[in-house]
Amino acid sequence: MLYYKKRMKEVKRLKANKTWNQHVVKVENKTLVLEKIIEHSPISRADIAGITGLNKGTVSSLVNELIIENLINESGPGKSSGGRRPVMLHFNQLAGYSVGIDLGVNYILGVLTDLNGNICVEKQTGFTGLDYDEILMELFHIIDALIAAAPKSPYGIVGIGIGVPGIVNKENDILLAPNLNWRNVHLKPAVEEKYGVPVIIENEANAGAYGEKKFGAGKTFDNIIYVSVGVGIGVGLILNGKLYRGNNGFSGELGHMTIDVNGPTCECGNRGCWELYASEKFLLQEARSAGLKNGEEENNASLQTIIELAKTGDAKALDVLDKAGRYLGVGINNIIHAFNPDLVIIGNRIASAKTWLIPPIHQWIENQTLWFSQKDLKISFSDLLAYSAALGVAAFATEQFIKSSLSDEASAL
Amino acid sequence: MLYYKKRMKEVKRLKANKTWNQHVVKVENKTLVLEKIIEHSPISRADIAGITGLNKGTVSSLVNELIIENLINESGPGKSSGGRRPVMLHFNQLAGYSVGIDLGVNYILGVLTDLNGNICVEKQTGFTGLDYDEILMELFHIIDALIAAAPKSPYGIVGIGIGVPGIVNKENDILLAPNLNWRNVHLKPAVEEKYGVPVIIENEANAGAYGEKKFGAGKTFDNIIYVSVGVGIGVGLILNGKLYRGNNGFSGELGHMTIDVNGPTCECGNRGCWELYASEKFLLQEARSAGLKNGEEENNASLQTIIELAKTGDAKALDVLDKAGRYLGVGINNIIHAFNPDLVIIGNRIASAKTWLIPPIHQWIENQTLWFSQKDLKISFSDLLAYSAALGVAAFATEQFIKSSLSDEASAL
DNA sequence: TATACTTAGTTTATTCGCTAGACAAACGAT
DNA sequence: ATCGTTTGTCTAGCGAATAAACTAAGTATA
Repeated sequence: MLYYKKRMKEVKRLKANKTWNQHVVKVENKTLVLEKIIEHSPISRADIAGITGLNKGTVSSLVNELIIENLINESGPGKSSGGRRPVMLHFNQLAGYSVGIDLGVNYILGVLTDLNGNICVEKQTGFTGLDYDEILMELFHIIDALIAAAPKSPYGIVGIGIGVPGIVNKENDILLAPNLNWRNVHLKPAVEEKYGVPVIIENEANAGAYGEKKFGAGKTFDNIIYVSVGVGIGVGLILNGKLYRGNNGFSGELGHMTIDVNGPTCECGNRGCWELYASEKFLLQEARSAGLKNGEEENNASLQTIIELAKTGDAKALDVLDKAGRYLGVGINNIIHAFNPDLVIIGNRIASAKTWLIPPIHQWIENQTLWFSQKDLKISFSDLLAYSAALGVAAFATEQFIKSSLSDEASAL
Repeated sequence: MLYYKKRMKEVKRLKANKTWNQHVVKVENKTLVLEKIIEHSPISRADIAGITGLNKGTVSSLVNELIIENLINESGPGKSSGGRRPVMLHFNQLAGYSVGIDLGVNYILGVLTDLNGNICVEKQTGFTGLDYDEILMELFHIIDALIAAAPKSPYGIVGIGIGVPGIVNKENDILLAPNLNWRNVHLKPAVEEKYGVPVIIENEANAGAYGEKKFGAGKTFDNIIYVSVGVGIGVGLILNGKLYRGNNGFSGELGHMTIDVNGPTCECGNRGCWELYASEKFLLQEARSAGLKNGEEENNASLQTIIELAKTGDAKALDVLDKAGRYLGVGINNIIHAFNPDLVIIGNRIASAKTWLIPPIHQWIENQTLWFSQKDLKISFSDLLAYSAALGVAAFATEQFIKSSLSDEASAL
């Protein structure tokens, strides 16, 4: 008896398997059909059948379900290619809306996007020296405003994503956000309770990486490294087309990668950390010791100041930027050797100094990186500007909604 | 007309999709059943149904097919747990054999394994200064001997895997093996033609990583970094349970990661590369400049010499090893911050100096690595000794055989 | 020893989703 | 006006999984 109970317990523990049956076949095929519609919209049923290899009848029935579920629309007939004119299908990007929040060290940027990631509304606010509760208030204000501004739609707000500058574990707890002075903060349940929709908390660099993959320069690539250079440096990893989080969600902490074993000690206890040489922190410090006149005291302004000076051709400013660029190159070189990515994207605040950083970075990589690793490699700056992270978390929310929408039995409204 | 042709071409290009139907359901479920048998052997049909969630009848029919295909066996009845005694099922690990080759800089190690990765026969040879054709001869000798020694089995030799100390792209071409002086070598077709079985060429570190994942310390983990420290340093990455190869198969070239921007120039053109500080190369160089008496000239012997000296308590030898250990720690610290792995395994030749390397490595990590990244993290040395890579490539071959065996229609003998 | 209860494995009927192929609708070309 | 083409729907049939009945072979208990 005891033996049996023990075994059943063991059996139960192992029962986390996905078993394959017709139901999952249907869900997968429906997902495939929807993906093709999103990707090639407008497209006909016949073409979907051609592309996917599914039978025409199967496509027809799946498409009809998707129409009932309000996820796609039929528009008028398309052009004939020698026979009956096809009925064109479109993804119904207005079936619902996602909220994406980039919660920065001294700002909150919020966007409302449709299901295709188009920004419909945008709200921003700045702050300094607020504690957790006060920031939460600001956050709720932004979200309230975005939700209020959302057009009427079948599904309404489908989810909220929040990117934060800190370490987030797999349970969406914020373990540490040094620059916000947060430790072990449970933001997700707080927001989820207030708004009653799924909430996703993600590290800012991870969110940015995903944003770039979905909407930016990385659309066609599967191995993308997003280097977020702000006050510190964080890295988001898209490997094999998926966000890689590591064992506990702490991957990409490359700001604390040693690039100089004999270098100065970092706050983290380690020596010669990359972010001591290539972050905004470094730029400001170098600027100060180079005696660059930087009008204000506030951080945000002074990165701007360096850029302004560089625009006028100030030698010292140019020198500081060149140095930072070279050091960025050092770390990126390491990243390339580790990951052999298709694409490295540099984003966040530093991107505004792009003009002066590109030459030293490229020069370093060309000289220092193994030739074969440079094959098929692109290095670029973010073209989503400041929106990478906000769009990324919004996309997470959207994706989760669509996934659950397709796999639920009770999917019809 | 032209328009249509153009479109059909486009359609064909996109038709690389896996379409979901009953057939794949069956293949997946059959794979699942076989996996559980391999994992929990001996196990009854009833327990498989319990673990997988599949229906008893489904399991019965899949099991019967597997028996016909010679992939599993029935043994006598097991212990009753209050009712009819179950018929126990076993994986038929002797249904075929794989050849695994570790092709080193100055040696070839070959193993013949059963389908469970147990080593049945082992052959080894050493050489120096041979060119490609001569090495190929040696290789064929080893493979011939292993195949000749293989017991009779239903499937015979199911595949050959070869691990090489160089850069291998996704098409199994060896682009560069600096220490063998190979460049753009097409080993796979040569071996495949001679033996008429599937051949897999893989980078030695990748192979080692996979070997450790399947048979070594990494069995229960999904994110494993295998650091192969020999003459140089190569790293194999198991991420999300799968080998990560990067865009072109060049991932893990971390021997050329900069850990000292102001350090000496490496052969590769970069500065302060990790392998200048922590490889066998470094050990020997340090030993020389420390005036360590090292009897012979040959590489292999002199690492041994340092170890022998360390055993006698020689202060200089201990100092050299301690230094190497610290530098190993520097690189591993970077790896941890990048990947947040469950497990870091240090393997290849350096593993024989394990005793003296463990303390400095652990000390460095404890002091320099962010606290949260140390959570759930294990660092250990290979316990497969010199077999990691050979077992890994053999396992690749085995896995490919089983996969094709399950998905083929004509699977019955 | 006889009976009831348990567990293992097989068999049968049913369900579900996909496919093939027939068919109708809509269009272009001659 | 007719023929061939393309789009989309409909129907029959098939393959695989499931549920549940059933057979087989044990244990537990009175």
